[in-house]
Amino acid sequence: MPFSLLMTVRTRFAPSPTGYLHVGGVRTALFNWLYARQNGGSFILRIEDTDEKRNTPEANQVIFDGLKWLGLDWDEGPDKGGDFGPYRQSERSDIYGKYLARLEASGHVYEDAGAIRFRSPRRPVVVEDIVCGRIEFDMSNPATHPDMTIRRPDGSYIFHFVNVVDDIEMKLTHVIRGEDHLSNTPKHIELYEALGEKPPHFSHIPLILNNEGKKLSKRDGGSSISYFMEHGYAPEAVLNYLCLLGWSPGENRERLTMEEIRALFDLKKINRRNAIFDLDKCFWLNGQHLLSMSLARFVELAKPFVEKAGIAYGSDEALLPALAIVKPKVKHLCDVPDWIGYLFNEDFAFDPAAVDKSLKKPGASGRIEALGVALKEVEDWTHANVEACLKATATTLGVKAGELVHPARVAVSGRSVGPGLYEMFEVLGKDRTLERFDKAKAMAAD
RNA sequence: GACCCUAUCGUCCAGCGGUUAGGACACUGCCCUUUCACGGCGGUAACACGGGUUCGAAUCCCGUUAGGGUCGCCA
Repeated sequence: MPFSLLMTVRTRFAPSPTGYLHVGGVRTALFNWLYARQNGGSFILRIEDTDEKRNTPEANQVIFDGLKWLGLDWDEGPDKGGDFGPYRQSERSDIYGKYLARLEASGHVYEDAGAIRFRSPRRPVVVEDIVCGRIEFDMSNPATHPDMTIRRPDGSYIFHFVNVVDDIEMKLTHVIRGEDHLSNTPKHIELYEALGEKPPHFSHIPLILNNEGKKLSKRDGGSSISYFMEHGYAPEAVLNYLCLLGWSPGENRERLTMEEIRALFDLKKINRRNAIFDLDKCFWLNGQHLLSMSLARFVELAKPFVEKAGIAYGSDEALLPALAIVKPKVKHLCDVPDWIGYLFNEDFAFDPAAVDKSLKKPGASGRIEALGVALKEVEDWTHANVEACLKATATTLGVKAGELVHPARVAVSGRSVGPGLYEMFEVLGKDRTLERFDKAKAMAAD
């Protein structure tokens, strides 16, 4: 094997199938993925399901679906295999048995009430961490650092042991994980040393906290990646937000594409402070991404929401212009159906408040009538032409453009808020616009 | 309780011995505008505290306080 291959970076994401994918876990996965991709290495997905009751197909699927949605692709894993599988801890018992035998042979373990414990060497352990620096742990006090159990009486193995064994077996070079594991690391290093193995490079990244400063938990809004999937966040926006927690590209840059993140991210520049998750800012960043992404990308992300809402948009040819005019306005993709629904449905609902405010205004009927008559003469139905027509009509009637714009907006959309009026006219087409004017007149005040 | 980590606007991130302490979210004033957004120009708002070191400290050191993490036959 060439020397360079021995040095190839290998990182992993090792979630436990709990039935939901935590944003903290996602950020850990992202940092591991970035480091592997930046160094031409491999990113491995390993499922830590030694706790039998958590091991369900559904819980596994949540992890796969979440990572796929985010675009964090893995090179080896339960679903695609690899040279160091199986990639589910529940299927690796024989491997753990071999490593346990090694510890037994070297006298590092002992039995205690049916369980097997690792005898700590009781020597100071130094953790050289890429993010945290050099930290020395005093392991001499058994009261505060008891010998860890590595196998239960029922024969199942404990996290610390399987985690280390797998990291050795899977030839991981870098372990990037949450800082909650920093205090566990000396124990892991003791295991590596007892096994005669070289520990990987460790990087402990700061934790993500909720708005009360506590560890983000299931109850907290936005703590599960499914929240972002359901609300229509762009995955690149979520990843962008997450990478900004504890890291910055400098120059006050915030909105970054994945390409930029891949180019700029630097493990060594991660700070050490825990960060509070700010859903408001993530929301803002999502809007920024929706605004700046290509229409093709927007369509790709929005279409599933449109389909799910059952909007009869007909063809892509009809859908695209509608999506194009709402793209600069929408902040959540799940709002797209509401923003475009009335463009594809002649029985759209009228917002009573909007009707009262614009259509019930004295003279509204006459103004809509006049605008309809004028628009009828517009031959080339473009944004520019309908705008010119409306403004000319306003001048003729001696009213401000707004006096026509507002009732017209309600007439064609049923609401007072929406995309640009002329864009809506253009998307609806001349005939449908004028038909809607006729209907609205019936509701309007004289 | 022991051990480990952390400490700049409400929040996130800059700063790394000399700055009017910067940017973003949120809040807010004005402008732009057909609505809502977007955008532009402003505003409110921070170096936890106390000692050192230094000509000079948000930046370095120590302590205090506060917060977080770990100390499982959870992962």
